[in-house]
Amino acid sequence: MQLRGRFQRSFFEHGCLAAAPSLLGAYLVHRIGPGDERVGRIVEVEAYLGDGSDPSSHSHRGETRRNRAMFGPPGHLYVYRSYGIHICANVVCEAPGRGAALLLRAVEPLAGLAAMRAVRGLRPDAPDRELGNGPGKLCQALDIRLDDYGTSLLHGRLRLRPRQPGDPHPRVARSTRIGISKGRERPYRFFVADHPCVSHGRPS
DNA sequence: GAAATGATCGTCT
DNA sequence: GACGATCATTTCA
Repeated sequence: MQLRGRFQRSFFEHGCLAAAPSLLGAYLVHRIGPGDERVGRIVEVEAYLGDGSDPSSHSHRGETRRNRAMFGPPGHLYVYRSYGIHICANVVCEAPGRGAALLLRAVEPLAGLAAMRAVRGLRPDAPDRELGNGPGKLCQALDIRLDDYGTSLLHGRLRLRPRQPGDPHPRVARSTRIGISKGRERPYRFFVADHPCVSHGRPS
């Protein structure tokens, strides 16, 4: 796998369950164009395993046209359309061929809030937490599209940036996942405890 | 607040 | 032909 640096290695070499908490507090940075940079701090993720044991993972039944990116290199994006309407984004983790990924469920918006509000169709006085507190909302706010399928988060316009040395260490909480019908009992949802920008879906 | 509902479409069975 | 890793809105308590 073409990962460079301690950050990327620590993220993806110990399995997606181990990587999940280290994604909390990391930054998602999208340089869309001059004067349009959108940044969010990740506050909620869900792990979907790649060993075939996780019935709600899109990789569960093996590789298909749709989930091909899940089996690709770690640090790349697996994007899909949900319910025919929304877009959801995952960070591929673990080695190629495994099919493990982390679903990005919520971010705290840090930069580009005006553009996020506009594209989300929210009123100017809508609270900041409404911008990215859900997997579909997050993609809309950060302008992640199906076109970004398979692209790398380690270089390019859209990047994952590690928690910075001065950043407070997030208090990590854990629960079952949201909105799934199989594998409900698995505690694979990780989020920052008491953070206002966490999604309000109900754990299974 | 919590729960129910309809919108909408690509992918896989 | 059925089914979602969702969201916004409505309805009820």
